[in-house]
Amino acid sequence: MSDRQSLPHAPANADAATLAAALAHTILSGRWACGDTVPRELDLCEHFGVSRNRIRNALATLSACGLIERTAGRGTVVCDISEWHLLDPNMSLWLSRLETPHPRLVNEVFAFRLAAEPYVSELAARAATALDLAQIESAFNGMCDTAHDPAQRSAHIDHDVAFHDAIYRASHNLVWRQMGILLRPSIVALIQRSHHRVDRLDDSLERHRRVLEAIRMRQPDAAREATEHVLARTATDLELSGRPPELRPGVNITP
Amino acid sequence: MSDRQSLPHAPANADAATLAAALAHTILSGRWACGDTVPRELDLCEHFGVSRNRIRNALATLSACGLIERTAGRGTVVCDISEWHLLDPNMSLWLSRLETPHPRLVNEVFAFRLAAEPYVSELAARAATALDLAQIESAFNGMCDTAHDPAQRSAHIDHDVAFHDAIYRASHNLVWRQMGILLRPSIVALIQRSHHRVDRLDDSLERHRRVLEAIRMRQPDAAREATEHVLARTATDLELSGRPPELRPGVNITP
DNA sequence: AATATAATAATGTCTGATATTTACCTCAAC
DNA sequence: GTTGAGGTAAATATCAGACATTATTATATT
Repeated sequence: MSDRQSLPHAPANADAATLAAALAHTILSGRWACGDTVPRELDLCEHFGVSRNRIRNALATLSACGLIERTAGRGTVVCDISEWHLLDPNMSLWLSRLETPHPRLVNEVFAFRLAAEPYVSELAARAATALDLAQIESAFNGMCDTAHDPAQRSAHIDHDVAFHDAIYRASHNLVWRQMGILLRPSIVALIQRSHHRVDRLDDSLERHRRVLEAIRMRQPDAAREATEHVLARTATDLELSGRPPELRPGVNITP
Repeated sequence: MSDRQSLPHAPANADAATLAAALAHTILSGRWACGDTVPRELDLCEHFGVSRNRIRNALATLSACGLIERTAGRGTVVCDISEWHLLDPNMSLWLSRLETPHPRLVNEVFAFRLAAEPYVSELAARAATALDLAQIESAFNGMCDTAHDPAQRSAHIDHDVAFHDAIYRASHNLVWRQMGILLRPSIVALIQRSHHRVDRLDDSLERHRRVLEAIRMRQPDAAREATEHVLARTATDLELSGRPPELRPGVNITP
């Protein structure tokens, strides 16, 4: 049972999106665990000082993400992490705002990227249009411009996300491009954990540049390999425990 | 502009889920195209004979799936297919109910499966627990029992979906298991298009059996190969146009 | 002609009452 | 003691109507 003490904060007269983010935060951070009962609507109304309507909208958003399950008469209970819809854009936003992201989530999202992203780059090298390329390049330039200024870290993250997302889009496959949604939480977690050493940053930028170049030159194999190198750098920065899963047996990534 | 004639049907006093399905159907089937304006709430209320509340709930569901965009003052417009959240469970259900599914969607979902599913089986062969295995086997037995009875086609589809979904789950990766959501529309489209010849069915079942066996025996490579063979059979049944994308360059699938 | 202003039309929100579902408790019957 | 029927309470779901907000469009005004 989630106790009244643990109710999240929100600015007065917050809109439904803000309320949803606040409530989602308490679940994603683990303060409300699977099976816990969420306070009833009227209590939430009173706590946040908003109408029941807004609370219901916020809870409907959480319900659509698989974070909670609501049934008339019983109440609202928190769902297990395996029920969460990780690919909902709302989830992406909320996850990327956590100060201490779910370690299991970070690891498993990264395991996915490690397996999938080289292949996505391969697709992008085959299918990217000039416009796709322009967007990848623009994001890359943004990364370079903001790399060495700690005050622009947030902008740097945005460009980093945009870079990888543009590659997912350039695959021109409706399914793979959806997976770009996962990038933001993964990249934010990376930046938070990494050491911001200048030599590492420059090395990372150079690896990104090679991906861009390979896609531009329509070289799928080179794009795959370059992406593997980007992710290898990311893996060491994340200090991932355990062995990374191999997409192809027998291929070793040398960081 | 979507014209009043083209409004979908729904049983009297339909609940919000039914209304959402009916409205989604008209979009997914292409009768309302990108950029069209959806009738305003009050007209929908009158047409379906329900309260504004239900209409708003139904539209909120569609909005959460990226099918429509609503803005106060302007109205509700249909979004482009690239905006749709294909991995929302609602979308999976709605898509699988279309009599003539979006051809682009079928092709691209299948392209994804062709690239990803062998790798997922590999993961499953490494990570599957006894319980996972039991669920895969149970689904397989269900497929066998219902294979040769046209009256049980619906049950057969359910078992087919359950078989592949159980493998995605057995990967024990939170991201890959989400992709199991895509299976139902893909498999329904397959069954609709295939020719239901007894020899093909038996062959398909045998290929499924080999996947199950490889996962049981913890043989990742065999599981990958067996899954490639299942998908190759599926590809010929789907009569896919164009070359299937290769996950690994240089590996050819021989149906 | 350009800009400010008002009217209009749509979605968004609030409020309070009511309906429906579920869980739990009580009490009788076997 | 267990089972079943019934009743009560508590929570979410729904309804109806008024009002607020936003975006567009028409209309004055300079």
